[in-house]
Amino acid sequence: MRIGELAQRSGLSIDTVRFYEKQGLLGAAHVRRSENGYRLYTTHALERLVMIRQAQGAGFTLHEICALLALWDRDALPDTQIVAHLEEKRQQIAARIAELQQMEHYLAEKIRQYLGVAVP
Amino acid sequence: MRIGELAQRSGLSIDTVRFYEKQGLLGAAHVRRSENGYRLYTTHALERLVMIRQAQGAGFTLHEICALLALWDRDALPDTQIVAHLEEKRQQIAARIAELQQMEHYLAEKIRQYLGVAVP
DNA sequence: ATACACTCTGGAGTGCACTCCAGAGTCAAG
DNA sequence: CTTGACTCTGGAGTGCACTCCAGAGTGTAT
Repeated sequence: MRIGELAQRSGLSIDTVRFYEKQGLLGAAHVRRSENGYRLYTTHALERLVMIRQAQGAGFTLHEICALLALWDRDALPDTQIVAHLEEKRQQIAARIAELQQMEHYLAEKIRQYLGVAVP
Repeated sequence: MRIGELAQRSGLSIDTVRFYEKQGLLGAAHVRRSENGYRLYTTHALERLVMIRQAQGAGFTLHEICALLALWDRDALPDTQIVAHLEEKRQQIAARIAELQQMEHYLAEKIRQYLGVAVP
């Protein structure tokens, strides 16, 4: 598919897709060029964009995501360092989840407090 | 306490604390001035900084946090609109938690896959 | 008295993640 | 064969959240 469709389907803007490519988040495995120079994407690219968004939501910078995806793409020998790296990221995410749950708890409590007054 | 201690205790920089005040995140309830013009903070200010950090981690902008804290501070009549607003934020957080859990799942799966090869 | 750590203000600068733009080429439809 | 929707490039601009700075004042220790 061309960039317009990919943008449409991923919910990103065309500019953002091109920007991500410049940042090295999409590579040869995801995009090639047609004769006229247009970018052509595989559906694999769409999946990757979803992952990038999720990782961003998890609080990672594009730079970090770039490194993370580089590890991700390696289907080669499972280096213990790589596993350690992934595990570290996983723990960061777990920590953020805990924070968010705390935050949700705060809000739920505040809401309950209000409702408790309004509807005893 | 003065700004240096607050910064130290909250883990933020002095500049950031002043910046937050400029943005309206800290008000009269949290900071007053001594005779010489130095800012003096209550411990309440420290709690607020922690909340701000958590809300930021939850993906809210400072602008949103500002609005959220304004609601938070209201101990007055529990307006249904306010409750609705808080509930909306709570749902946003819940959604982000779900995303993060998905992300963690991805990573855990990838790690398991590696380890499965290395240590069957 | 002076050295030193702390604080103040207003304003400029930084890094990130986009977002927009001009000017040019591509291509299917009428 | 032109109109209109799409694409390309390089570069400039934007908004957010800080971060740094100069120049000035304050307060304690020696």
